[in-house]
Amino acid sequence: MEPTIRDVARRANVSTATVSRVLNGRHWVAEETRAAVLGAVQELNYKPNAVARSLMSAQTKTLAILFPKVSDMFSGTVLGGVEDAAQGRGFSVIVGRTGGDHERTLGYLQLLAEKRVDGLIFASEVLRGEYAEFIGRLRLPLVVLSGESARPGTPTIRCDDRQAAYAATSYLIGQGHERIGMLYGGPHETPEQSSRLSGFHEAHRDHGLVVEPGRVLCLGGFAFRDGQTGGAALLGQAQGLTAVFASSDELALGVMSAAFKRGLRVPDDLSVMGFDDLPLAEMSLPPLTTVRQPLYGMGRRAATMLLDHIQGVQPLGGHAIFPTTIVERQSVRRV
Amino acid sequence: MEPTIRDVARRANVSTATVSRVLNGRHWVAEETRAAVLGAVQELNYKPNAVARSLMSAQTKTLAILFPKVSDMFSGTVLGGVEDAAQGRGFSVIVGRTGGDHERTLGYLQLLAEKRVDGLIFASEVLRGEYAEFIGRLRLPLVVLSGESARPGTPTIRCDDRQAAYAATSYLIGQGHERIGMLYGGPHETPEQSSRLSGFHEAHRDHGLVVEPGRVLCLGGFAFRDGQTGGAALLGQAQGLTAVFASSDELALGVMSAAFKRGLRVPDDLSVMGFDDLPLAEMSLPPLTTVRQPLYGMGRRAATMLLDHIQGVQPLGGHAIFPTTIVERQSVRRV
DNA sequence: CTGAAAGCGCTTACAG
DNA sequence: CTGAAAGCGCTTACAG
Repeated sequence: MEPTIRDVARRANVSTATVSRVLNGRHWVAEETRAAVLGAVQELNYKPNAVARSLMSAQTKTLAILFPKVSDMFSGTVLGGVEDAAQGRGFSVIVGRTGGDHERTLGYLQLLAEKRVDGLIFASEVLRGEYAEFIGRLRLPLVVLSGESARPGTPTIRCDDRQAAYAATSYLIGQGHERIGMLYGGPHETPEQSSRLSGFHEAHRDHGLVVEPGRVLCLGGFAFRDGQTGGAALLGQAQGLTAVFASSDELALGVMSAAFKRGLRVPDDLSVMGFDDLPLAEMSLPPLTTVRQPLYGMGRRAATMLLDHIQGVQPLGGHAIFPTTIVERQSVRRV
Repeated sequence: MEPTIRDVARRANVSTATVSRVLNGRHWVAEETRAAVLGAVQELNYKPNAVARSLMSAQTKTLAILFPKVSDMFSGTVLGGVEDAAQGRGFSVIVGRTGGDHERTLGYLQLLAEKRVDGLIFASEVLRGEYAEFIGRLRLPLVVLSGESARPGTPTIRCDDRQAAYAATSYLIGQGHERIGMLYGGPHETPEQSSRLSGFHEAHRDHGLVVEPGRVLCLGGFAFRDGQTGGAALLGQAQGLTAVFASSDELALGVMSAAFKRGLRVPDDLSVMGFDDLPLAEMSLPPLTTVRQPLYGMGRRAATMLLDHIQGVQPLGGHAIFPTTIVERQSVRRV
């Protein structure tokens, strides 16, 4: 059996209370007894049981993060930031996949509630009213990352999608493009996505350009395949496009693939711009010009907000809007 | 305060033992009392505290997985499989990043030990003797995934790297290539990587071909950047190469990028073949011909082995060697 | 079929 | 500075 605190106490000839005190370090203990305890810990190879500790402290030192999908680079990058922040403070992180599915999400929420995690990050999905209510009743600290909450006031981390799309579109216009297509979408047409659409339209308006019908396509998802089929459709239906702005990098790569199949070269015949700046943006040929969202930093920030709140450093609240930047690579040319 | 089992018991006019019994379901309880308890649970919105339960059962229903890096697609894909298997059985998964760092790995191991996770997957890294010993003393069920253990007998999941590289090389030879370069490596030159190198050499030998010196380059990592610099070096130093076999997809994309910079077209001037078949393999232009490792399935299997063992279905043991397949896309041409 | 009691491995007032 | 005791929220023999 694993040694317990009682074994250590017996071995060091002290009470369990004393062992506990030296292990937690925030209490005076005579140097001599301290050494004896530490010695016993060493000899027995004792590892305090965090489960028992959690039961007392009502803290599990665990954060959870829920994604619609865990295996894409978007999730991976965000997770990297969350994990780093958490580990730095001795917390571990549970990651779950909702699949965008109602049942599954609710099931996970119930599981996390029972496990008494200390905080939750709900990522890149719309936090439905039902979820918000469930979490609210639990008084579980929550941050929504790159998504929107049905309940106003939920702390949220995101970038300014409207303005980012505005900047991207203006950039394309600045490069001389006047006939620009756009691909956006997602399973539920998130507010995030419609903000990007607004930015696209506003940029046109402010530059005195009109968006011909048929140049904008709303897709069922943000993945590569969606970009391929959507790109093919867009290139087929809209005449004379010189550029396409896709609202995710995967979508943009799909467009590049569709263009390639039509015998169009990027950027010579068609410019393509993405959104996110995932690692794959620089791996593509040509390297993708895109709007950078600091996803690692956003993940890190979400975790830090939660941790600051849990550890009483700072109450949870407020929205953090991260700045985006345009990363010029080689998929857009000046016309 | 969160309601406890005592609150439920009081409300239903029964003992906590009875509440526990109806909640766990494996004990006869009169239908009437059962209903009363369930009603109280409902009214109080009671959620059993899994921490307390774990203290009793000595089971946390948690699996952990450690990667050198959490944000790449390799990890993401494996994680997808692990997460699905775990969730299906009511387990949650903690993911951690070791960064390939000794201190950090040991720190994580200590944390997981204290948290009393039920099983551990150690992924794509060499399990050093020191780690193996630490884990062994804990009697923590362990599976090494796509890596090798210093301690023989550790359950391991991987593919047959030697034979996969052999097949890939033979495929290239079969397409008429005779001057083939190879890029492999990683921070610690894992056995996995050297098996791939062996397969490369054996295929040449069996086809009566010799590998000229300078055609094989060992790199510091498997990432895109390594492929770019390594690819540039290889293309510079080895004359007349018609194909390059890279031991990861990212490496292969790096080679394509390096080739592009030298004005070489893939596959017209140079064929490139990768390893892994990550989602980005099909996103590249041209789509990458590669060796497919069923990473999702491997992750799923690793978790299932652990779960079967934990739940007493089947003792842990044995190695699982997954089959690889060659996925023909468009980065290799017949010469 | 159900309850009283002990116990899982810790921590924390309360005394001394 | 240190110990005895109670308690965190459950589960599980043991009786009845």
